Amino acid sequence: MSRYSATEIEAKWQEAWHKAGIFTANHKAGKPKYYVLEMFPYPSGRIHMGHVRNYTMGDVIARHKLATGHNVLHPMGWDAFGMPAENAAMAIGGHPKDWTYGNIADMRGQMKPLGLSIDWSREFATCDPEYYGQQQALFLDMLEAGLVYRKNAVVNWDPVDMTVLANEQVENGRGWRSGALVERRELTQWFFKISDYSEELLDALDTLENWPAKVRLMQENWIGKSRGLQFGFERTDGGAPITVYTTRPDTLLGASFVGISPDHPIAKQLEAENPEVAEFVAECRKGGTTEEAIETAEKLGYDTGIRVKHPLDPNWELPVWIANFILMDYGTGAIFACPAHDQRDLDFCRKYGLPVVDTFFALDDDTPVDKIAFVPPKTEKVRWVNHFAGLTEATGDEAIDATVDFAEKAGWGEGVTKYRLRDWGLSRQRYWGCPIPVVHCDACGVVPEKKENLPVRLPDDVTFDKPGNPLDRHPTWRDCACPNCGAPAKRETDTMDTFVDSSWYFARFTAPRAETPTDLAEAEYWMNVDQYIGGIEHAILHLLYSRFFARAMNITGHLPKKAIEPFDALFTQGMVTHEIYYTTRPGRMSEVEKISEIDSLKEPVRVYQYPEDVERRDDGVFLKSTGEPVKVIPSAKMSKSKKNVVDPVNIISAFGADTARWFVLSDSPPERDVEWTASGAEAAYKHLNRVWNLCDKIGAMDPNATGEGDEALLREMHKTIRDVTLGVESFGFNAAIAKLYAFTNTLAKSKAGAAAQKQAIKTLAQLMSPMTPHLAEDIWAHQGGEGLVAVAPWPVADETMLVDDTVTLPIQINGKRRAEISVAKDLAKDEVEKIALSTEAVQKALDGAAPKKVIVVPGRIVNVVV
RNA sequence: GCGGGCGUGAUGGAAUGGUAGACAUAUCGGACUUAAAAUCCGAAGGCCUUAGUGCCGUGUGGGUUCGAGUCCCACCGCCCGCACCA
Repeated sequence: MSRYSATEIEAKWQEAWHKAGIFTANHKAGKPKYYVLEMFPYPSGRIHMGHVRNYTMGDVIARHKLATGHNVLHPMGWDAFGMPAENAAMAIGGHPKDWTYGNIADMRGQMKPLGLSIDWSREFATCDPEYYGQQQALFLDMLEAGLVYRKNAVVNWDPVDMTVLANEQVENGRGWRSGALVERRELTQWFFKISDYSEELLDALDTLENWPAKVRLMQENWIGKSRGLQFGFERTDGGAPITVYTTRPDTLLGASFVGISPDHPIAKQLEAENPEVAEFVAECRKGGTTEEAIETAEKLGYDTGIRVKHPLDPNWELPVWIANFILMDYGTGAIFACPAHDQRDLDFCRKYGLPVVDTFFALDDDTPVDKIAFVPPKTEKVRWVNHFAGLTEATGDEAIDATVDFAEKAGWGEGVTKYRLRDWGLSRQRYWGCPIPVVHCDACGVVPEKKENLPVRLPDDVTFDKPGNPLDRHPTWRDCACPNCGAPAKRETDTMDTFVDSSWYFARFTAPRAETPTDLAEAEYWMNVDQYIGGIEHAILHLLYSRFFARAMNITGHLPKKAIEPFDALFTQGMVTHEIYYTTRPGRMSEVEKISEIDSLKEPVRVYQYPEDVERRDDGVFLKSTGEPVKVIPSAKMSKSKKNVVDPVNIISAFGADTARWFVLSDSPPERDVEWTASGAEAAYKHLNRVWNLCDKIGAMDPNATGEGDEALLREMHKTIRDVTLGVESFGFNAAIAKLYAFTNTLAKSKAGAAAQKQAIKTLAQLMSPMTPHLAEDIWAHQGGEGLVAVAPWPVADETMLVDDTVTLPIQINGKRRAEISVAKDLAKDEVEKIALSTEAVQKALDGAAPKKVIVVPGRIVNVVV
């Protein structure tokens, strides 16, 4: 009897696939195309279990499609620009380019042993000049089409390092290296006009039937369509009216003050004139740019002294405050505050002693608002207090409609639709990204680079010894001739957001070596992506940006019209998690402790431990090296800092790729997180061994041997074909694997003849081949299968073998299961009812009376109501 | 603050509104073995001085239904995203 040696067979079959060239995508006549894509990885240097899970899922789909007669496109590339490469250059020296390409080589080497059915001939990295040069061409076309423009926008500014920080580099409002309090600062930046497509991007969500509903909902909320009233507050000092936008105009009588953003033109004017305002506004600009930071910051206000007239009552004056929680980016940057029905406004008014006026009450409760604003759903009916449009009882939605109507008729306001979606700022003040191909000329202004000069390449001779953008301090790279007048000019030193790189890579895969961004004929054939797979963390930005880019590429002639929604089906998979282990040691003294010198105040510090360094014993978990007790916290996303990582490379060398693949698919539904456990991985390995041994055993049978239960085995086989096929086609991988376990158990116990068992094991190999392709090939070959199992036609379930002649029906009495009967599968309803009523349990329950009701669901259940 | 999600045995989870706990892990028992490992076979939601196809059971409380893990409402707990992380 031979032994299952994953290392041996995996290398052997990978070589066989490579030689046969079966994963190279090309147009073969008469076959439908299928494009399956997993979100491409960032080349961090090591693949992790999340990658293994992501790519294995895509591989299952790709291999199944190959076996069902499709031309499959299944490419792989690298999302290779980004901050970590620059951080590495700063931390350990070296060049981002070397770091990145070194990582790509390492990761490719780690990925190939997984045996993925990838067409590696299409591989590219976004940092290849051949890729980013085409991206620059695309940018220029978009610039020409009016899809790109420049405006001011705020960034996180580190006042000590004098550099722009990413949100990730801001920790608790401070710069991660300098520790300085971060400020918001305005810079002139490039923007894509994605907001022009708000309505379309929103409407088209309805066509994405094969996207998860939650992703569509998240995008819908992100685009944030709202209907409201826009109107002006007239100033008592005769200044220009302050225009506000509100989604709750119906609460206008509850107005307490008018608030403007610290970045509002009026605030800026006052800032220039008045040092006190300047000081206040500077205070407001402290902290990061994230919406979360702004929304959760303590509310700050400054009374400008400006007064405005209430539109409904010229004698009613409202103060104008500058408030830090008002965003200049949304609406008009000015609001009216209605504290009774908005918690933020209420907190602000309570803090600054401004009035709180209720404009409506619940139908059965007229308690005035105190600390909690009354914000019922807009669909709930409420009782209005002296509503100006004459409402008494109405829902919020009705009141808003009535108010907009009223204001439009009276001529002081108009109904306006707005979107939360902002234009996409693409400028980054960093080196390791795609250079924005424009030139700044003193005479001509901002001039696009000529296409024949593309790519604008990144210079190699740069240093990372100080903060800031190395392109800015490069002595010669910036110098160039103006493409327009030829005079000496300066290159733009900003590079593009890495989201740009990932917004069109799926289109590039259709013709990765084309001399233009895409080859329209290839794009016409391969687009759209039939199945896209990736993490839920990309539910909003990446997917929204890609949808916008597909439209932009259609407008600029790089994609066909049919590709404006580039992803026909989307699947968002969960993470791979692991328990976290740590030991403790005494921590450093806290400030209190230094004064009081009380030992008990020492905070223990967690020392995280790798899973391979701990062992489980009956009495707990311990460190292998020292025997120290180890604390365990529940499973969380694998992260280097918590050391709860399992390196796929170790798993593959210990058990083989098929085990890793089988396990990541087996235990949890794909959209949910899966916990990596050592015992689970071992169980997967044991199972594959079992299948291997079974193959051996069946192979050794006398081919003419007869036995018992051939038909039962084959019936189970056809049911398994049906269930596994359904599972594979509907992302029910865990359920499919459970069926494969069950069928393996059946086969192992079967006493059927050699022919039936052989047929069963061959089918088992085929059904397993998308998940454990190497083992499947070996079994296939061992059982005399023709050619490669990878391209053998997928088995089809025989309908006549799927239905049993008799079925077991549970009998419920008042919805509780009390008995069961065995009847012929097509027995008439009234016959079933008769048998059910005659059972002892039913007779006992009825006690001579007639049943109130009998429900017979053929083939499923009988329920008797007594 | 705003937005999205999740909650079923000791554990991961299964279940087109129709027998809750498939399949697997851990556990326990047995076979094989000098022994162990490996392998194979089997038990197993909880409760009960009545061991019965008895009662209770899918975070909590209500509702719809002949029938609810599944649908609706409210609450509790946990997780994720928030535009310069990729």
